[in-house]
Amino acid sequence: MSDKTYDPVSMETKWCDLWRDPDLYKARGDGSRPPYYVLEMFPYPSGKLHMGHVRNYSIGDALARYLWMKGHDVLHPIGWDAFGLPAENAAIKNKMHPRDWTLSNVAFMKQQLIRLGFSYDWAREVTTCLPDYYRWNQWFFLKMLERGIAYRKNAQVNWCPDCATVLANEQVEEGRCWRCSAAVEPKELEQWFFRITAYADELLEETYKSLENGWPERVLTMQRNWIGRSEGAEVDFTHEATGSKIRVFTTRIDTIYGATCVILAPQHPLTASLVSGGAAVEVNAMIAEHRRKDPGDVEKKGVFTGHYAVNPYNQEKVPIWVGNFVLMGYGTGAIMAVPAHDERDFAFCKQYGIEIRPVIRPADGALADAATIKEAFVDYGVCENTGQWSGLPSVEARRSMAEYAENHNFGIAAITFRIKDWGVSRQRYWGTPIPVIHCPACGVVPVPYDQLPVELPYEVEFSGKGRSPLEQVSSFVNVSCPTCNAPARRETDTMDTFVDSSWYFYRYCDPKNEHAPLDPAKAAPWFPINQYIGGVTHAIMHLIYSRFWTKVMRDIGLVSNNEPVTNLFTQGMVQLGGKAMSKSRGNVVDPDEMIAKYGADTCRMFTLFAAPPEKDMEWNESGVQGQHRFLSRVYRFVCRNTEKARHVGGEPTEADRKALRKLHQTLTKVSADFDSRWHFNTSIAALNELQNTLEEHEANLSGQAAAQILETLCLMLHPFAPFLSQELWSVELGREGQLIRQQWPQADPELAREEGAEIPIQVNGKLRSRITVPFGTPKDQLEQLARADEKVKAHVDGKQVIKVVIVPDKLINIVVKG
RNA sequence: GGGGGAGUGGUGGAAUGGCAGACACAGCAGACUCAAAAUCUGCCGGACGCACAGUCCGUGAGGGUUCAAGUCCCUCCUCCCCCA
Repeated sequence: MSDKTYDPVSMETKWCDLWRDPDLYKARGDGSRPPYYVLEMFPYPSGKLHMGHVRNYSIGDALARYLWMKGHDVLHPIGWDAFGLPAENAAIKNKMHPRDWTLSNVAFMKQQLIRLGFSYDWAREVTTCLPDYYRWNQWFFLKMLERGIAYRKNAQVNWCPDCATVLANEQVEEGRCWRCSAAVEPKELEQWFFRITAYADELLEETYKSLENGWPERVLTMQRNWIGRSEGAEVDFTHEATGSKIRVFTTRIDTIYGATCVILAPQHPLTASLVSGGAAVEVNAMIAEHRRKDPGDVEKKGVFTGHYAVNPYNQEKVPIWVGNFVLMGYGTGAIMAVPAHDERDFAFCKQYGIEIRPVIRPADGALADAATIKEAFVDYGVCENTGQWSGLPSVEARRSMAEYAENHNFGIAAITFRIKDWGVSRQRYWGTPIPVIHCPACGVVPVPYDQLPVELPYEVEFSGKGRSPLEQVSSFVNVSCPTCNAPARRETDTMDTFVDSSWYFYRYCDPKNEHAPLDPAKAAPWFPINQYIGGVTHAIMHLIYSRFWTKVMRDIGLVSNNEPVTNLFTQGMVQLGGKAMSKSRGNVVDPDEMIAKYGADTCRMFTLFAAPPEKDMEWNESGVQGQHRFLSRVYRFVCRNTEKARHVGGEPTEADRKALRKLHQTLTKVSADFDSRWHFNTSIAALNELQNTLEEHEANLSGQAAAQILETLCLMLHPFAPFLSQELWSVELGREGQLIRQQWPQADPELAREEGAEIPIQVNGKLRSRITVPFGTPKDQLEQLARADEKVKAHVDGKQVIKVVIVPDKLINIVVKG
């Protein structure tokens, strides 16, 4: 008997030191074993890890360790998403340089990750704020410039007055900044864009093809909505007075005979020439309102211009209006209103007393009456009063009418996308400098490749507000033009940090390469990534940009895969007070305290046990005790039984059979959880059950059963509690080597099998008794046994048996009447 | 408004048409202890009941399908996420 107590902190710190061995978690990529790339979203180095990180990385690490043990060559890297606003905000607040702040956070968090025992191949660590990483952002930028993917345009952007920076559309949440929640204002600036729209079709297509099975359906749906492809037609109405064309975009050209007005965006080029007097004042107010508010928030308003347009299909005159809900950035900036068949148009025309004219009837109904119509009929149906298309199903009319427009040169079949090009310019210091020079004579001149990286200067003033700090650094700004040598200005905008995270997982394959972002041969074995694990919060932005970047890299010839990630797992958020943990919200729970008190193993086990991984989880520490108790019981159990396990031989006992049965059942369950849905909470519950059973039979175990149990227990526990399992393996069992290098045990179905089936007997669906029978007992025998059972008789006697349902080895249900 | 989730004991959760509440937390009672911690044992959805005798009720609400529904279908309520 041993009276050792479980002391996680000392054993864990010991193994942390031993696990610094750079070979231990080294991915080889040499074809010696089947490769498997397990990737978790790299953290932003905000200061300390929080429980969301612990959860994400505990899931990934359990999987990585399991895959190692299943014989894979596992690539399991980590790095730092190290550029971004918080560093600059910290610089202003704490008078600390963003670089120093970031790198000290990285150092601290790295030590936390090591302390948690995650199996990362640290030789591949990537830190995006270092020049040896971001020079390749610049290299990609130049490649995209050459290919016409990167371009410049004057554009209205979302300006956050508090962060003093431009936000991407995706970074605006309900008109407010995603980080600081300040109201966003529009602003005109010359910006750099990536032409992600050039890949819109392919990005959409793949969501129905290669991603269909490996990505969560809801992420695919979100991406499809974001891309927002709609198939429609553009048709020219004619301004009656001048004959100039007004092109409208519509997805329902089959309803055009029901168009009763044309509505222009306030910013439409024709608008200004059509309005005067009071109408002009109203239009200007609309434009001003667009600047101030999110278009979704404004109350719908319209104003009649006094002009008319001619419908190209029936030559009918319809009034031209201006509407504040018509967006210049979508379609053509002008729409035709068909109130009878579009809800928004219906509301608008009702409001202003514009005619409503039904032209589509339901397939099994009559055409609505214009005088009494209560709501728009928006489905497809049958055309009525639509010239040559009358009587045609509107789905067919839609195609035919678009063709007619093309043949008669007043329109085209058109596809529009909701997704816009990716604005990457940021008026910020702490990001990748955009590698171009503005020369008064030559214009925009790319920095030559051999002059990369354009390094961020270290000596910078942080005033806190206003323009980019880089503009104040004359040694950075004032350069000579690479083409003509005349004095020129360096671009002072930096890149969106989503650039960094769009390809970091490629750099892991070849992190030290000084000649290219990566060597294609080194990336090839690992892509596409077998499994990516991260928060659903990145379902749109990060994952679409990464997919886009992959396609660009493929077109440049760096990789051959079309998509970066085969399987995506989105783990639920860890929340506190109903909100995601984040430093800016100040609701972060730091794992250090828990690790100091209970150890990293308990911390990992608990985060996995508390909820299934894909579910959101409200942080609540009560329950940690349970997993600590469990590990402590495992420790003491193994210590107590190692001596016995050394004396193999002796007769197998009844206790052996029961303990081994539970052992192999548990192994079956845990393996199945890894291979299918990752419900590690139930795997850990099964391990708890196993421990309960083992202690129950402990006294009567034979030496050889004990030996098998102790060994299998260590192996099975390893993905969840690497430290304890390794300690027991090496110190108590005296075994050689690292558990991660051992083979995952194989469950024996014979040993796992129950002796007999315990069959519940129901009467009218209510449980009345149970019997235990050998497996495979035939139906008629089961029925006999059931009817003979005393408890069953009490509910059946004197009644008429209508039916007996028997599912062999499973259940008996006797249906009675009376 | 549209799309997608979710709703089960005091709590986290389990159960993918077949015994609702596995496993754990908290709680209660007991053992050990001078005492506490740790550990161990027992109880732990509700009602009736002397009861680990039995019966009835019970998975947001109501209906349906089925021998059998937390699970499938319809209607409704509440909450969360995404998009307008």
